[in-house]
Amino acid sequence: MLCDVRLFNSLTREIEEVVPVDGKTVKIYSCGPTVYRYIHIGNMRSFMLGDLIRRALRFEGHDVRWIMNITDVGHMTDELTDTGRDKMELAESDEGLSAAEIADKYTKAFLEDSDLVGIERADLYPLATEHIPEMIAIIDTLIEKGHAYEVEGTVYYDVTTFPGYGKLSGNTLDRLRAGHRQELAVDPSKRHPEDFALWKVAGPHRALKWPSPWGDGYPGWHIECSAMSMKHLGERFDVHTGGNDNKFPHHEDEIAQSEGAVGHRVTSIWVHGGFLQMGGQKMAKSAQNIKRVTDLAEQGVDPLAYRLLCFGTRYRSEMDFSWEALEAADSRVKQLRKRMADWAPAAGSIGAGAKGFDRRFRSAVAGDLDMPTAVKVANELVSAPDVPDGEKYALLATWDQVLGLDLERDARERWEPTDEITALVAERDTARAARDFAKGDEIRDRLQAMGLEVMDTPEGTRVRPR
RNA sequence: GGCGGGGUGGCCGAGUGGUUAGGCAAGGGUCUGCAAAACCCUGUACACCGGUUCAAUUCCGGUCCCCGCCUCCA
Repeated sequence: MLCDVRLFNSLTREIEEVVPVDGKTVKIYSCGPTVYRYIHIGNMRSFMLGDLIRRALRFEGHDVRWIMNITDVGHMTDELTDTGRDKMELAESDEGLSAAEIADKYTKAFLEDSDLVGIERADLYPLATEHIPEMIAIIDTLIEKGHAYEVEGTVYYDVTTFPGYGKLSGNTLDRLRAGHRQELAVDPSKRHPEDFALWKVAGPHRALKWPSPWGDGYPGWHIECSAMSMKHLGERFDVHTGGNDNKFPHHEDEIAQSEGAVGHRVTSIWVHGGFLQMGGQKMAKSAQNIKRVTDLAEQGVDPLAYRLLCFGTRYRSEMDFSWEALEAADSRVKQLRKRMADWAPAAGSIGAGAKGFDRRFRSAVAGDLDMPTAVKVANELVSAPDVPDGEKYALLATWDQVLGLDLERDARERWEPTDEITALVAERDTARAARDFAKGDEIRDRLQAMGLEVMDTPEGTRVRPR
């Protein structure tokens, strides 16, 4: 039973069905991290979006190839010291590590954090620094086709040669001109203020640089994604994801580059995720309100609870982070796992009631990733009186392919009491049978102090980890 | 200045022209020796001002406030 998976396309502003252009494999490109610092849970929300799209597509039977770039070139010069150093280089001197070591360190941390929040590894994580020749080739083509021009070692894209400029963000050239912020100085080398750099000449202090037909330099801000997406997914692929801030200028410029170079549409559906806010502000290093995934774990919260928390909000909406809400999600995910541990999975087929829930869940997920509804359906299933426990288990275990909350954890990791606990439990049951409640309560306190949940059942005392 | 997104009950947040979102927290109840777990019940929310309508949180107009992009940025 396949649902058509539909996604909101930022380009057309409509919800569209995902249909692989090659008829076989859905190809997804996600804008990944810049690896000169740790990524935070706001970044992570966007990366989870790519993972969720892949999970949703697979869930409905699609073959999927998902790649996420790693930006290991810092593109921006350091405007404070004007030394021409980029962020990779600044991190390098701050930490006493080489650029490659910095990139390695933060790439590794990024992948570990991804694992913690249930992101399944992408099929490929291409590195920007390993695609310089591909970038140069595209820039060459753009110059040949009249879309780009060189000025003293720097190559600019001439936006007036690309009629579709602005179609993604709404920032068309006339509007950009109307709204030009006065305080920004215009680079005198550009033919038009809206032109952007494809390749930049290396300054005297620049260490991260590569030879090119225009002299030593480094790639512009957006060309890496054009190069890596088309190299690994082809000149026509299906889905491109990123955070809302990538829309302009990054993706607008990427469209101009890629389409300008190959002469046709490259990406079918553009998907952009809303920001995570913290204290009414975008979570960002500059706002000093960042939290890492590891910070959540340090607070005793399962990082997967953050995943459930994110599912409470539609991916396109901004989301407010609060510890209170995170703890609510943490309680819930732990509760769900405990419930499942009490249910034996049903063998064989499921009944009509369960099928109805499954239909609702699938249609929510397939309908532009409506996870709030999907989670609601899961909640309703858990307390549905007319669905046998075994079927609930079977369904939740299946849905977890999309949810990725490790709902079977408690059921899988059968918890065994130690001899000490078993002895205490027996002692308590004996005391209670003799109506020695003072002693029974005392033992209960001890068990609770050991981090256990103590429940009385018709069969006597039952304990499990809290 | 240009482009775009918001203001929903204690918290996070769906959604809709008239009928319960959901979760967590809180209060009450069933059960229990007391608890816990489980189950049941409860809160009468939609920034403000007009307008349209039999009926608006949901549509229209205006006001206030918040946030994002326009510069590396998920």
